[in-house]
Amino acid sequence: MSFQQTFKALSDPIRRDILGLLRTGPMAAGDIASHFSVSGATISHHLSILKDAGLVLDDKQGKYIYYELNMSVVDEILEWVTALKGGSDNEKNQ
Amino acid sequence: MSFQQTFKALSDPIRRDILGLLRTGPMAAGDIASHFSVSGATISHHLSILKDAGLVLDDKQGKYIYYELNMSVVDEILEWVTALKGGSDNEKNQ
DNA sequence: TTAACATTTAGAAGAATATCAAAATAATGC
DNA sequence: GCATTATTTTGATATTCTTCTAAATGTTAA
Repeated sequence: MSFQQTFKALSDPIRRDILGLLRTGPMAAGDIASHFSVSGATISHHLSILKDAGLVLDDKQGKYIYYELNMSVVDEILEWVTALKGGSDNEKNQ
Repeated sequence: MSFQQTFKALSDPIRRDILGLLRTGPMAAGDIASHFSVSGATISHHLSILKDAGLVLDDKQGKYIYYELNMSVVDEILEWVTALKGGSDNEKNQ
């Protein structure tokens, strides 16, 4: 996981919307895909980017793969933005 | 200004480093550029993306153009991430 | 063991992005 | 006015990104 990957992941509106969906709890890939008008393959690709960025975790249960928010990485973003705001030392970027 | 533009702007490491530089106060474009190994034209381009995203404000004084952090937009990002974390309602994305 | 379902992977096309060098704009000082 | 300095704009190129369809993988159930 790196800030670079994390912020790149956040730069796509579909991926941010996926994170928004997951606020309420884990959801299977197909269930997530049904909320968007792009193909399932495209959502799968977005999910893998979110996973590589550490923003979501996956949990395979039989046929289904459940995705859920990874709060610890959300917290790291929060800290980065907070450091930008008031911070004393933010030279540890990237 | 839109979340889309703002997050896109944050997705580049040079742009995030520029914001980090501006934490300590306004800085002229050339002064900012001297901290990086890419051309001045490239930094100018990054600055215009940050400006379009609302993340920085510019202030022309004679020969120089000073750039500074726009805290109100930084605050909006902070709110978006916070909403993702604990939030009750985050459906107002994009 | 087949059929159906859930999801990912592969390969390709088109759009968007980062970068550069060179030219353009604008301000200063001689 | 002219040369110098600060910055942006233009036009080009190479890379990365988003998306698609089609094919592959893995799971369940009949």
